[in-house]
Amino acid sequence: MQLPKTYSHKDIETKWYNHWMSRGLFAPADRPGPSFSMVIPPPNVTGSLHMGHALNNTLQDILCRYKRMDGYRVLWVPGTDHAGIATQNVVERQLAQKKISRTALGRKKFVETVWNWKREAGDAILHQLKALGVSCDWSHERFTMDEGLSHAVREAFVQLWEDRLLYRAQRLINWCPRCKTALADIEVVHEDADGTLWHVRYPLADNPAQHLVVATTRPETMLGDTAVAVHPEDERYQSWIGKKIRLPITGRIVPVIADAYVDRAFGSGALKITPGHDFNDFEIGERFGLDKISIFDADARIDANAFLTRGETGDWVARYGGKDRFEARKLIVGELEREGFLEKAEPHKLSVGHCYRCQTIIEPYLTPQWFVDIKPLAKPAITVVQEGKIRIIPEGWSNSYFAWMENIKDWCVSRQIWWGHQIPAWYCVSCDRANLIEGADGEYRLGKAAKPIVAREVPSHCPICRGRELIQDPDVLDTWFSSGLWPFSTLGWPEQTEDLKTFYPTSAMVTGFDILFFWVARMIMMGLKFMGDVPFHDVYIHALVRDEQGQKMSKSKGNVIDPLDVMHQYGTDAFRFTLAAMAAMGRDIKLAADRIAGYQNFVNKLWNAARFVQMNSSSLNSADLDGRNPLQDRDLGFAERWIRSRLAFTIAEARAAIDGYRFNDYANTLYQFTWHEFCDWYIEMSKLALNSTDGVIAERSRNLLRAILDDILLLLHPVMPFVTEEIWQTLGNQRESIMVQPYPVPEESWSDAQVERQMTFLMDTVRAIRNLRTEMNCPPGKEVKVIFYDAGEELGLLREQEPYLRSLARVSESEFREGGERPKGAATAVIGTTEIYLPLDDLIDLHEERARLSKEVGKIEDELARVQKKLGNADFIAKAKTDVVHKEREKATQFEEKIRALRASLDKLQEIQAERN
RNA sequence: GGGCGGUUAGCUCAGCGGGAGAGCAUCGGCCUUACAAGCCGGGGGUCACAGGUUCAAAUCCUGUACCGCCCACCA
Repeated sequence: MQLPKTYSHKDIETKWYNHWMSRGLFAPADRPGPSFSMVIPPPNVTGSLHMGHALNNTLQDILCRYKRMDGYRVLWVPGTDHAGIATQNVVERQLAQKKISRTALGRKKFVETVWNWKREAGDAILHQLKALGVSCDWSHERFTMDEGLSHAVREAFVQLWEDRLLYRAQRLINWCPRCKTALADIEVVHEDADGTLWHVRYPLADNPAQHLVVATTRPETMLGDTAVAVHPEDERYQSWIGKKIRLPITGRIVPVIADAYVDRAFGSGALKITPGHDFNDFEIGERFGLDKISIFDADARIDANAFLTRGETGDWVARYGGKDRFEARKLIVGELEREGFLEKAEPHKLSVGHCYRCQTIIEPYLTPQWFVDIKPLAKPAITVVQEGKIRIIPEGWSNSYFAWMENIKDWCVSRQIWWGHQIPAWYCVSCDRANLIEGADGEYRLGKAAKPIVAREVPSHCPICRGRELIQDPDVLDTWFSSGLWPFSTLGWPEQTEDLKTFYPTSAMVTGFDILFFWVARMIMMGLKFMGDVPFHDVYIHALVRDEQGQKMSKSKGNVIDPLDVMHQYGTDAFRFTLAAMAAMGRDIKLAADRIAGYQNFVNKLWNAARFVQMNSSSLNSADLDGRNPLQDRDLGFAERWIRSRLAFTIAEARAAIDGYRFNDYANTLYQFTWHEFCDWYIEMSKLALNSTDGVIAERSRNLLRAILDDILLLLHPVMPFVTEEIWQTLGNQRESIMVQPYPVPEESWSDAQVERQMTFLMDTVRAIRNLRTEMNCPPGKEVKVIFYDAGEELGLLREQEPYLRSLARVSESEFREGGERPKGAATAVIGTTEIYLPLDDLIDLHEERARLSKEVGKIEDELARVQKKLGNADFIAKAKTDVVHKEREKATQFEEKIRALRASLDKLQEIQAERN
């Protein structure tokens, strides 16, 4: 079959993807061999493919396809994450459009709705991944909430509980008043904001004429103040310590305490203490046994109930009850000002925590939650990275990893949402009656002292009172709890499956730095804990994809580039190649459209090279060679030996680059070889041999063209799977697929340093002649005569390769002289020791050529001066490596020689000009 | 407040101790029978700045400026 004149990616991509699927080529090969495994960072079921996914999965696919071709049994496990809060929010928004609230629906119906939605729309992203060409084994697809993984989650939870690494406690946690759930510390995004620092007068209880001034950015929380703190050594306040303050508004009497935490230099040096709504104040409260008043309800509105139950009945309770925290702030500042308690207000920069899922400002909130005692898990997780059992690439990220792990705080894993793994803990209704509070939504809330019964399956009765009425903890687990188990839960854990034995630990984890702590760190801790081994050997951390200006892509900025659009417009191969080429380590990717267009041209170039090869080997199949590899031929021509040598180099480079996760080097090496060596030079040179009357020479060239192209296709396949398959198949290779062909291996005997040197010289010569022609305005069609002077062996080489000079530089006639009189009036260039003359007589513009030569001489003189300065430096001669000195000396000689030759030519031109005048 | 990364050709970026590179853009010439999505040739950079180490610095060290991330409980 003939390759069409132009490549159209549109029809081809789906065709081959289906082909690979139907042949089951993504599954691990059914034969012995080393294994290579990866688990996909599971995208959120809510998600649609964005640039981050595209980059992430392209890189993983490159690794998998490479390893698969290279003889490994490759398993790449795909799947999705239930993404608790994110998904719940999406479905809630959809319901809201239909004017249905989650609470009105009830938990059971709501969770059903999410499942239905997940089944309908949740796989969209997987289809988009398929469009990207990923070679995941879809028969291994998993979802974090499918049965097996839910089993794994329960098992992990129970084991942690049994090992006393899990506990339930009332603590100040980060609360999102919109999602109405607790969040882990890392789920809070801190952002700088312009706020106000209010200085508020706190009068002494028994002498209202005297007051302290406290500074606060959150005056509304003074409703929950239970102390005022000063520094124990602060001379200004020695007499105040131990006295009582009567708080404005509430009139609550609170003590003045002394704690070294207080910064004397800040504000007035007195700090209001709100243990119920500030993490630092909480700590101080613990130290001093202060009351912790929770002044807000779950919506972060002032909770009048909280005061009433404390017996505080002032009218302020009614006035502020039910007010939103920001409204309350305004009202309270107003009241303070009216009542003369506000000393001043000044602008103040502060950092405000936001919910990573909905951007709502976080409220520190006192609630009972489940925590993982993380330090015992973190310790071995630090060790494995220190000892190199896990390599983090690029290495710089390990610093962040260590810093985070060493200062890690207990992990709050309970979430007050409905979509997720419900915590496998139950409470006995009769034993724990005092702790069961029925909420407005019909859900129980559990008091801080409730006694959980943690079990793998629903317990039949209470182990204490044998009561049969048990209720399950309403909370669900942090999404990242189940993703932390992903590398082994997807392989069947806790069952000891074949997959688990064969593919755990996985080989590599490819991910973005944004989830290094969220996910990677947790997987390492969980893997070590439950599997007793690292979850992966390498962690490759890639950059973030940004827009052309370097801005993070976001919907609100409207600068999002949809990968599907890009794939549609430029083709998936061009897109993948772009991502790989730009994935230099440790640097963000600014994606520019014209860059993708540039690589689309590369796809086109490859296509046309293939067409050329096909046209010249129409009857040739790989099979026709009887298994003989043309690259092994002992008797090859000059150009063949050269391109084969370059191929060997390229294969070695490609392998080294991909083995070292240097995807950009991988792409660029292949680009350079394919375009600028194979197409620019070898194909052009092959035309000579193809037209040869000697049938042996022509066939040898045909075979080699084909062999090199085949290897290019194989080398490029991991990054450009579609076009390489299309060409491979159309050229009549075996029908299975290029994706299961062996990846090229370079042979030492192919490398030929001498031929490469000779070719470099020949290329320089050709370029010099082309350059002279252009400079002299010699039309491309016009053939020229060239005279070469050289005393050394280069002359022989040029004589031998003269046909190439004819075809590549349009030289009609050449003379080779070892010395003697140089031609009069010729354009001149010098390559090494070889002088090149183009006697252009009528064509030559003497003036122009003299100007050109003078400029050239000037340039070389500058270079020579620099080299001579170096050589004149005794220290350089003494201290620099000998080969460096040697090189410099050679350069000097060459420059001198070149200058001499060019000057001579210049003189001749002058003579002619003199004659003419 | 700590930590990390960046600053190289008009743009997007490689290079990270020994002659400044690529792609795109630009200029000039080519419809040369694979490719005008192409071919051939050219121009363009005191490698942010200031010190230092070294025979030698875009490359290593220190500092400065600007940009961008991450972490952190100074109200």
